[in-house]
Amino acid sequence: MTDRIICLMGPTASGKTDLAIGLAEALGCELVSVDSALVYRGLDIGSAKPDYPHHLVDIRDPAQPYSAADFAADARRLCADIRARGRVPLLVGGTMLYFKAFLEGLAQMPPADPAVRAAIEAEAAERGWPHIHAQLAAVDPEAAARVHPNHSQRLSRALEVYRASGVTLSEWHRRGRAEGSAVPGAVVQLAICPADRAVLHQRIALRFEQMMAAGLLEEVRALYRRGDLSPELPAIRAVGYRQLWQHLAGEFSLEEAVEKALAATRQLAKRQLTWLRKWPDLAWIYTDREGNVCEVPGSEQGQGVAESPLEEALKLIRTGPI
RNA sequence: GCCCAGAUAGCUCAGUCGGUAGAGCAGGGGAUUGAAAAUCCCCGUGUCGGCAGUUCGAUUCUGUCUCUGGGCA
Repeated sequence: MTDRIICLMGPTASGKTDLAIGLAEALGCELVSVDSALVYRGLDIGSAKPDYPHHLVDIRDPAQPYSAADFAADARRLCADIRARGRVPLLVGGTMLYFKAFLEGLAQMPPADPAVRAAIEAEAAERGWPHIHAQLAAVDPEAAARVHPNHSQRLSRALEVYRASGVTLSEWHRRGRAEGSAVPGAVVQLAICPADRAVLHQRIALRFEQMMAAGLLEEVRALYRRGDLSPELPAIRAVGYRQLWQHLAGEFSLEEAVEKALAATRQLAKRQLTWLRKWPDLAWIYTDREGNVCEVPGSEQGQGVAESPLEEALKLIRTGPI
């Protein structure tokens, strides 16, 4: 047990935070947030920031971007620290690229270069992303083949790496990961989600309503008024924040902003589920409308035993790495 | 009550000079190596409001009815 790491994954509004806190209490875990929005100070209500100690929460100002590589390094260091204290690290969140980067490691390569990135952005605005794709194809046909000509972000990164280092993205991948980037010890991976998509959508709507009642608009207004933040920043692009920011900028009514924020949240959950469906070695906990454990979707089996996700999770963890 | 404008995909609407129709959004699926709550790709059969008429053929033209806006009373 002591050499284990527990990973708890789930889409937004799936109930993973409550489960993680329950597990932390039951097993004496230290929680590590795996969430690209929770890292930012001042994003509290809209990010559903937990009222319970988590590592990697509030570690950045919204003006300072965080990255998957930052996360992988931070999480690795934290896991070692937590174990040194004789406790079990429990990583909980829904930022699936962060989980992947932590578990598999990232190839060694240069970090983001804002100047190069801005130059590429400007070229794309002038001539279109397919033109950037063509440039990439000239130096790194392998990477170009893997990225759609309209895929702004991945094209930008691929070309950025080459311009910044003189070595192509594909070559960096080939050279592989840094020493010691593999996760030490056994990893138990759990996922929690309502079995019925409609239930998840209801939970998203209810939670957003509560966020608005708790003063989300004022929270966004405070960020808006700072004057040094913009929708270009990852923090301000976060679901809910982006749409309310656009409302404050006069782009649309509050009612429209709320509707768009809800849709963006549902779309986020869908993308998270796309990751989770193909995720290897995952033990699923499906929940019903009441939040109790239920059967796998599509299963012909009878109704569940009204067991709590916590009981189910403890059972799965005792069974060992899957 | 009268006049006018509408009624087409879950929503907002375009369109068919008569040969059964397509955008945006929503929704679904997928991708994902330092922005990832990001970014990108793929997916469109719906009594074209009801009934009747004209026609080889009506969602399209005509009549009528219903409903929804707006105007006049």
